[in-house]
Amino acid sequence: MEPATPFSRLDDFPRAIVHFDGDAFFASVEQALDPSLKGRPLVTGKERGIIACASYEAKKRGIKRGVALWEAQRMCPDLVVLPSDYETYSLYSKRMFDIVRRFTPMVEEYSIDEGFADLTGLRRLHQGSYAQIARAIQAAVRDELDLGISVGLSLSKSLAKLASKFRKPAGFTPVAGRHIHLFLQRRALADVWGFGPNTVALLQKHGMTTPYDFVVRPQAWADRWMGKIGRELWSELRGDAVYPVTTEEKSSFASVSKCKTFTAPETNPDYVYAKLVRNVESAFIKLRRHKLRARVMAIALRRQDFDQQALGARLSRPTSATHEVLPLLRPLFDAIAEPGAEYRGTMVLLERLEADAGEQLDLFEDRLSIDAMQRASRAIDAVNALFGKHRVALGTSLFLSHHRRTARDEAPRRKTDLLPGETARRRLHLPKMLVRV
DNA sequence: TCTGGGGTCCTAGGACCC
DNA sequence: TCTGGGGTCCTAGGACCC
Repeated sequence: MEPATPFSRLDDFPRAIVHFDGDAFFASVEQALDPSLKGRPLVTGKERGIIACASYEAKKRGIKRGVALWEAQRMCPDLVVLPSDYETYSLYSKRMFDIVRRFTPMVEEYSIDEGFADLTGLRRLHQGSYAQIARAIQAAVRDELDLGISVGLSLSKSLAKLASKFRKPAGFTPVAGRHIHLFLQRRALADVWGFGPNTVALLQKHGMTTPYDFVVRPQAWADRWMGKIGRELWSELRGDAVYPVTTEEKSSFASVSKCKTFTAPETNPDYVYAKLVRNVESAFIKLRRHKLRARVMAIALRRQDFDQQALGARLSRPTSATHEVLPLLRPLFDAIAEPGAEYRGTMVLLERLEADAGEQLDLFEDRLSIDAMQRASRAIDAVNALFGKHRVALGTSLFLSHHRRTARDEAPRRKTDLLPGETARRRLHLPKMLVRV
């Protein structure tokens, strides 16, 4: 018979799951690389003008992720501002995971700066309690990389993640089986991994204020109101692990997207279109970098009022060559662009990705021109890698460098490429039409 | 707080096929 | 022509996460 509450466990850690989370990871790597930056308010994200990561010194001054750079500098005039250097952060990330893997092979790389480890059954090997092993991992990362991580130790991934958030930075929070109920009573609903704003609102409407309130309901309640996720989190939060620590790395992308917000809202369709072309180029560069090709491309225009029109197309053949989808772009754009509307950004989504291995060509397709296009794409990537992104760009987007917000080049509408009745939709997945490229 | 650029997974309903 | 039943795939949207 199932216990009425999860709080009658004989063993404190029937499973020992650790969640570790780099403290202000990007900023901390910068400070580890240049010790003169230690103790100073520092942010990364210079390249975008938005804070990507703020050091704890900067956080104390009220600077958070997502804040505009100018605003942060106003709040903190002595702020150190650096561009985000993802390659270096990835290197540190790899070192961090390698250190954890010295303690257990069961390590999951959840993101660049956080992960899970399963320590179950390793007490004898390491001659210590689970808490001691977890602390040893934390100390090793600190000593070898000069990086702080916060660590949670508990019976499931959800509990471990909730625990690592409890004390930061450089915190360590073990939550044993017999303490789960106390811990859950002190956490907010929104702290739970998987409880977003909508779920929190739902739970509050039913009178709950803490994860404890959720966990003492019958599981059938969670199932009825929240479906699969509800069922799973209900178990996880009671200490019954349902999410395994998975060691295999995520193989590939399911989709690749690029969005770009304009510096100022724009009404000139030629400007918007040029931005879109540039966006498409970026998306395909990324696609080629990962040796993938796409079967579906969708574009979206974001309006000033946050409304968004999108339209997608299925390509007649999966491709990684920007040139191949270009003839599609104008009709897609014309189908959703509204004259006079104020736009604040464009978006491109590439879906149905597959490995870009050998070409499987249609008998009737022009092999030579396809090869030429692909060689051209690769050559452009190489030049851009040497001299900077978009140094070599498609003619259409050159509009950006020359006639900013001037010309009115009315391209003929090619509605014929769209299926009858095709209309713009709100979201991005819309491969309703079939277009030959 | 209305911020920004990437992503993933789940689900209900429809299309289509025996 | 009507009448079912059942399975699978796809789509569009919702919700969340870092």
